[in-house]
Amino acid sequence: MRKKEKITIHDIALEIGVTASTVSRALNNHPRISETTKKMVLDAAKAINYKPNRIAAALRHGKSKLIGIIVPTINRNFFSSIVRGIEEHANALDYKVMISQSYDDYNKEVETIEALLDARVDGIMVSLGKNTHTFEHFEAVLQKGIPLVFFDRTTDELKANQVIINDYLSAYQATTHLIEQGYRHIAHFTSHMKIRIYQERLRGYEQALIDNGINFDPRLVVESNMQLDGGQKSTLQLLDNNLGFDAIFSASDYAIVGALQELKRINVKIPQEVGLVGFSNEPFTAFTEPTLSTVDQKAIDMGQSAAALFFEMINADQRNKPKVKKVLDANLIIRDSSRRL
Amino acid sequence: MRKKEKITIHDIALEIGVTASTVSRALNNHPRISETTKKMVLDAAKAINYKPNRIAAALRHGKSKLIGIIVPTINRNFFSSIVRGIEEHANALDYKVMISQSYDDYNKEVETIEALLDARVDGIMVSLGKNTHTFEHFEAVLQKGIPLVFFDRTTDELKANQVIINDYLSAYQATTHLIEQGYRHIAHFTSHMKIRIYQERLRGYEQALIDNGINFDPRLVVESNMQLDGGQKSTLQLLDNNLGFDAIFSASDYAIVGALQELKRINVKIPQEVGLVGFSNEPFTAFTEPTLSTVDQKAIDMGQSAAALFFEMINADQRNKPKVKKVLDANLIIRDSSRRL
DNA sequence: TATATTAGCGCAATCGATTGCATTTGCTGG
DNA sequence: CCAGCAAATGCAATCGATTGCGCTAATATA
Repeated sequence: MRKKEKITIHDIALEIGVTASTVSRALNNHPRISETTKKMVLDAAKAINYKPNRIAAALRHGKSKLIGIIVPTINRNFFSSIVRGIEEHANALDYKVMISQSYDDYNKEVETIEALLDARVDGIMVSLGKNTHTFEHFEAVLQKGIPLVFFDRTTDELKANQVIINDYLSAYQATTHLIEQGYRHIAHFTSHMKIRIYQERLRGYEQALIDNGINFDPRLVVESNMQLDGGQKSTLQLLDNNLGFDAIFSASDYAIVGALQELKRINVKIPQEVGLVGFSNEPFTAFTEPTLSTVDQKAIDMGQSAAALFFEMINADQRNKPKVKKVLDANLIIRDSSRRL
Repeated sequence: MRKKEKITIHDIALEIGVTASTVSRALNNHPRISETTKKMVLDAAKAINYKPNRIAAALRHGKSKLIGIIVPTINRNFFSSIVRGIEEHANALDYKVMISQSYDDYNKEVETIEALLDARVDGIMVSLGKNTHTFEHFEAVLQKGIPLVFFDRTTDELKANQVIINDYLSAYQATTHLIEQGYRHIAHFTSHMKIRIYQERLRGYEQALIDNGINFDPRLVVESNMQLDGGQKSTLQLLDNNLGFDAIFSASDYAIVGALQELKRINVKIPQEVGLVGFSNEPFTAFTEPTLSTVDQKAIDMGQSAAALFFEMINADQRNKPKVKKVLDANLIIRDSSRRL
């Protein structure tokens, strides 16, 4: 079976005795082409196994049908699930997705934006890196009128669309849950206060305390990198400071596992003596002993929403449209680490 | 600040009074262009903020600088780590990566291959879906001479390059480890025997038994979907059959967690009464109680190797080259679930 | 000094699809 | 029977970068 070299619309044209223009229009279902001709073209295309060259089309009309995604790391269930959501939606509409990782590195994030722009993506969806506190690199995107959607790790400092969960409310609910379970000295693990999600979760935590007549003690709020080791350190710090906490609401699942490990090491009973609630519903939270309560962020939904938002924007001129912020509700999952009644 | 519309090499040409040909050659560091001219071009390019249009270039010389990746799901640490490895290597060489998921669905895998071909990727890297047992969809790729690399879930039925870990050896070592710890009735959790990795792991398991003078009992080999529930069912099955097993070597971490949960439910002591070893070093294996021994597949390395292999191929005509199979060594990680001495 | 090289650059076609404008054909109405 | 219009298709430029071939001028060789 010989390999047929590059089959183009010209081959189809030749085949049925019309020009490439007609073939192109027929393939794109142009109204000015007769049904008869369309059918001939379609048949011939199939017959000689024609595959449109999207690169040529992209060059011509400036649409690559590519979407760029930037996440801190794909190697986390939350992000990979979002990507999954985006991809599902995008593929259905004949768009392909290009994924890049910033590794929470500001410079890498800047480079990646440039790379995506170079690749002429039709839009960009981003979850900001932890160390991103300035946003000029996105100005170029906005200025070119390229659809830009932020999800989860977003910022209000840019006029861009966002998809987030209700971090405030989720934190409020998680904290309230701990209070309902009888915990009174609830610590909070958080991270950089420059990041919106951590601000919001802290705010929710604080408000829940206040609304339940519990004193907010800033010494119970511990900042770390939100990784496993960060959670361990934060826990040790709490213990060292001897503040007599009886629960932890962590803005990250990784950190709460660190806490769990440290507490078990010194034989603290979970949830009897200390209650724990994390955030993100990473798969491992269901496998720990005891299983960890956490907040499910419905990552796939978030990805789909972000994609939906993107496609709402794709055909409009972005430069003067009001920006939308889509807020999804998250879901508190109560497991053994915080259930003591 | 007015937005300058599309800046092309023609603008540079105009700027310094040469033609686009010269600019193009200068930018590509062509030897026949004088150093002086090159410098002028580079300077002018920077001055007017020129960005090459890779789509136009792609159209011209048929290279998109895109690599397509297909994994069953990105939403698994093992795969997302591989992708990370690939991306690191590819980005360094100015390639972008397009990720698609097959969801272990054969039809989706076929469609995805077509989509990547349509997108004119320069190469494809694949980890096969669980339900893929025929491979015609890859013939088209091979025939076009597009570099194709399989990783982890591979097949020998195609003349294509592969990157795998030494599944046989890893399984052998894992089983040997259990034997050294004094376990004698070791069960094995596996999956579809059509899949190479499971064949190999079973083979390693069996050989380790034989080499240690232990009888191989086929009733101790249980097949499942390798998910959490599969592991639970397999465990119950073993218990029901009353075979008196004292250890399980599972070809999947998810399944071994299932086993762990079932065994704990009936108060079996791990590792005193039953030893457990999984496969993949998913993050949660470090968080269970007890922590789970497992085999680390060095996913990032695998991704980098796959990318390296890809770039070795990229410039050569693929059709008549011998295919290589790169075998990486994995790493048995011994944790509490199998350490009883 | 005349011819052969070579460096340096321009011309124009090309990649494949798209599209504004022009042209052809067929039909309608007066 | 003919102007007039619409339907269907063709022509040719275009998107931006690349590249084979050719041209010019400068340098080398005889």
